[in-house]
Amino acid sequence: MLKLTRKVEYALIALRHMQNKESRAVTNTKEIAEMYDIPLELLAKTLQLMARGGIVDAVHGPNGGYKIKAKLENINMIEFFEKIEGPLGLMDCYFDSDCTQISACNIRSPIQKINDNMRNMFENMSVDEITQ
Amino acid sequence: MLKLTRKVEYALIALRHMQNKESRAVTNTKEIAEMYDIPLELLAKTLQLMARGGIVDAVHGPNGGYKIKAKLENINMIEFFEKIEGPLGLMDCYFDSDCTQISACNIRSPIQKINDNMRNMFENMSVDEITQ
DNA sequence: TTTATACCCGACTAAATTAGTCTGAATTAT
DNA sequence: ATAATTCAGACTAATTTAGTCGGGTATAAA
Repeated sequence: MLKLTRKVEYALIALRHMQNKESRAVTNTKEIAEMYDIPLELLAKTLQLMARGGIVDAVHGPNGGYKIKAKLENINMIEFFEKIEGPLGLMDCYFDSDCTQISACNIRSPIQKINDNMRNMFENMSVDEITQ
Repeated sequence: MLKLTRKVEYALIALRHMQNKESRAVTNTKEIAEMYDIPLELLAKTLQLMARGGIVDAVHGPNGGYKIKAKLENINMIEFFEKIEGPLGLMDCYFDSDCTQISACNIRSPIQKINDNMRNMFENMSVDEITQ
């Protein structure tokens, strides 16, 4: 419960690793996978997702790899999570689905409140804040 | 990812329901299960966990049920989650386990930062704030 | 222009977690 | 006594996450 996925962890590790290099430098998947002992294929997927999401640039061919493209201080954690895991239903709201049944139920259910608080927190947190 | 479990949802629904009654009133599991269309057995378990955790009082026998015992404004969400789901490893920290490998790795890893921020947020949020 | 290196992509399997069920108790008002 | 209710834990089913595999595409360099 309330866990990040490995893909998100791996993505953060990869970014952090790349941040410690010159901006021109290119890092390939294997390098990161071996250094941090992450399954290569899974890390590869994760990096592909970041490339699609415009967070990193992919360089094809021999001596290729990835480098950071986006300004990480301008990407908030919700955006980041969603680029990697797809739309976040932070939780299923039990009330929303059949609200008519329950006259005592406020529109803004307990679960929605938690949801909002979490979203809010992560929206005000940049990727850079975490990885640097 | 970053989801609450159903047990937690059910617990919040149950508390909310009980809050709208006189403090003397007792609510049985069936009443809540039927009203919100929650699987009886699972809700039962959840209420038992809250009873063990001192959040509600159980009244045995016919006409028995539960009533709120604790001051909900004094219970923070971390305590609440842990009473229901057990100790929360909000996420597995990849770095912590074999930190020696990575010389570039700070002690406080990216994942730990998120962890701390989440814990902090939930520690400053009372159950009452959510359910009322 | 061939070759080797590296990214790309989707389908598949395996593992872990969560949700829900079942069975049989213990407690107590009537 | 009996029926209503909580208590407890083992069990199965469903869902989600993690990880694997096979076959592609792009491109630097020999």
